[in-house]
Amino acid sequence: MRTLNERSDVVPRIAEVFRELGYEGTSLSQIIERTGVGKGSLYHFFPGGKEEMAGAVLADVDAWFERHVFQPLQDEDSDRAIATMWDAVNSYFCSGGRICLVGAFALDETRNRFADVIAGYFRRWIQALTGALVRQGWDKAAAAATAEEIVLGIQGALILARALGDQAVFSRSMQRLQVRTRRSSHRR
Amino acid sequence: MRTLNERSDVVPRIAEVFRELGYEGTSLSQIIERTGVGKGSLYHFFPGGKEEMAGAVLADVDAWFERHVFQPLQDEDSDRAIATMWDAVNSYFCSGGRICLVGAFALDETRNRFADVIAGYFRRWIQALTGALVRQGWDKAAAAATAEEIVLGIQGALILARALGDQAVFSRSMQRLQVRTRRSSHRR
DNA sequence: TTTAGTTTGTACCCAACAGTATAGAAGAGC
DNA sequence: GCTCTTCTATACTGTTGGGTACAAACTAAA
Repeated sequence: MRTLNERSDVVPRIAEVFRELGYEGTSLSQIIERTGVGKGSLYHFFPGGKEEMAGAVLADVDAWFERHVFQPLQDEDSDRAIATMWDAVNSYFCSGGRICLVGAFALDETRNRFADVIAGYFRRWIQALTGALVRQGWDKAAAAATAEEIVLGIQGALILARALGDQAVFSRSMQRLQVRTRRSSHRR
Repeated sequence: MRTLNERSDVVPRIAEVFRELGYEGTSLSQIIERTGVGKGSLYHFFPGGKEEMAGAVLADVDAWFERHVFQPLQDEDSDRAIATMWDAVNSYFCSGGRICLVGAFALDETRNRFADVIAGYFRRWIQALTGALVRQGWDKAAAAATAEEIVLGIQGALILARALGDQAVFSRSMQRLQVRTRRSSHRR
C-alpha cells in the first residue's frame, strides 16, 4: 500500500489550486491547505518553489493535451481525430466549469515566466488542428484560419462562461464551433 | 495650475497596473511605483484600499464602454453603430497589445469579488450588439448567437495574441469577426 | 492673509509571504 | 533486522504584503 506521496500524483492537485486562484493568487499555504501535502514534501518535490510547481503543472497540462488532443489530431483519421478533440475539450473543461490554465497564465505578468510553454501549447494545438482539417480536404489557408478561430473561440467561451457564471454559454459555443469543423464546412 | 492629483486622473493610471499584473499580482508598492502616486494619496482617494481601487478601475472601464460602445450600439444607425464598435475595440485594445481587464478578472478568484460588474459588462455588450444586429434585419435568435460569438471571439483573440506574443493574430481575428457583422451576413 | 478643506509623505503595525534547516518517519532492498 | 533513500513535519528566518496614523504641505475662497 502506498501512503506517501509521489511527485506525479501531487502535480494534478496543485494544478487545481493554480487553476482556481491564478499564479499570483496562489500562496504556498493555500497549496498546502487544499492539497493536504505538507511544506516539507512540497519543497522536496519542487526545490525551485512556487515557480517550479507552476512549471510542472504547465508541463503536465501540456503533456495531457499532447496525448489526448494533439497526437490524435495528427495521427487518427481526420473525422475521428476532430471528434476526439471535441470530446476531450468538453470533458477536460467540464463543460465550461473549469478554465484553461494556460490561457489564464497568458493574461497577466505570469506569461513572461512561462512564455515558451504557453506559446508552444497554442501553436501546437493550432498546427495539429490545421493538419487535420487539411486532411479533410480544406485548403491550407482556410484550414489555418479556421483552426485559429476554433482555438481562440474555446478560450473566449471559457472566459465568457465564467464571467456570466453560466456554463450553457460554453456548451452553446462548443456546438457552434463544432459545426464549423464538419467535413462539409469548407465549401460554402 | 494643477500640481496635486485628483481621483479621476489617478484611476486610469492604476488601471494600467492592474491590467498588466492582474488583481492578485498587483501590490500597493507596484501601484505607487508605476503611478508615482504616494500611499497617502492612494488611501485618501480609496479608503477601501486595493479592493476599492480595483472597483473604481472596473467602473471606469465599464463607463468607457458604455459611452463609446454600448450607447452607440443602441442609439446610432445600425451600420454606423457597428462600425463605431469595431473602431473602438481596435483602438481600445491597441490592436491586441492590451488585454481586457474585465476578462482577466473573470478568470481567477478575483471574479467572486466583482462578479456583478463583470457579468454586467458582458451581458450589456452582448445585449447592445444583439439589438444593433436585429435593427440590421437579423432574426432575433441568430443575432443573439452572433453577438455572443463576436464578444467571445474578441476575448479569445486577446488571449491568443498575448499567448503567442503576436498582435497580428488579433488583427486577423478582428477582420474575420467584422465580416460576420456585415449587413449581408445574416442570409447565407 | 487668514482659514478651512484637500492632498501628500513618512513612519509604523501586524499578518502573511516564500523559502530554509533539520530531525525524524516510512518504505525498499538486502 | 539493518541500512540507505525517500518522504514528511515542524520550527524558524527575513521580506513584503495591505493597511493605519498623523503631521506637514498645498490650494481655494473669504
